[in-house]
Amino acid sequence: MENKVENNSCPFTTTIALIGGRWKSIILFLLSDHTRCFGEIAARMPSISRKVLSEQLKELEADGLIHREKFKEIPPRVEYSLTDLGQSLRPILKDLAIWGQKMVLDTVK
Amino acid sequence: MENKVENNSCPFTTTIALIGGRWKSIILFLLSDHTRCFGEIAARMPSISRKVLSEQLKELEADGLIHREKFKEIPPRVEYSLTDLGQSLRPILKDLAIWGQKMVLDTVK
DNA sequence: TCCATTAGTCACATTTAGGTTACCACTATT
DNA sequence: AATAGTGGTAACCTAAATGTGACTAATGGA
Repeated sequence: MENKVENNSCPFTTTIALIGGRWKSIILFLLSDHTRCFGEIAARMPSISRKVLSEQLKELEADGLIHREKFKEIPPRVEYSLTDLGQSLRPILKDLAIWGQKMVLDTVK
Repeated sequence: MENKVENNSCPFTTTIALIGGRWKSIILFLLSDHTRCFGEIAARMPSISRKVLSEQLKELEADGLIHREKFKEIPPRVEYSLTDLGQSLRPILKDLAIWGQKMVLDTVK
């Protein structure tokens, strides 16, 4: 949150800094109607490495978009979910997905 | 358009490939209610280099989001505008901007 | 003659994002 | 004593994105 937002006042730069990149929008979308643990997210995103997934989750948490809850169990379990701020992105994520879906369909035709 | 869309079927990957990155959403937004020439865009985006601006415009054109029209004048003039596909992004761009704007305001407070 | 102007390009350097592989802690189960 | 299962981390590497500064063509005007 801190650095990414404060040093600029362009709303696009701000938004893209928080949800841009190859993976963040997908992660947020996966969490948009379920709390999920690390392994579940990884299973639904076969092409992201665990390292990068871990990094992205950390950034999303630092930016206040997702919440991380670690349970003291063996084997360990960690649940990720959207914060209120993250929830506020849901309509935008949906529109991005719809737009992309149309592109895919039009291209195939 | 071609490569970026065809090799995957994830709508987020598609959309982010076309409008992600630090500059593309800003460029599209600047064109969303005006046709503008290269220098005008550059003037409104002081922190992008001319080289990168030129590259981004080429990609946006190749992806079918913007239209480029070169006039045979001296000094040369080139006008950029949104295509219909580009226009279809306007509501999304607006929402991204509004969301980012809120972030900036909340952070300053 | 020389400068200004527009819309770039070229060669090069640097920064950032993302990827690969191996490894760890902790406990239950076999 | 070895293995499985979860959620990671560390060291290292590559490719993509972005930046810098110099340069160009073509012509009108001082």
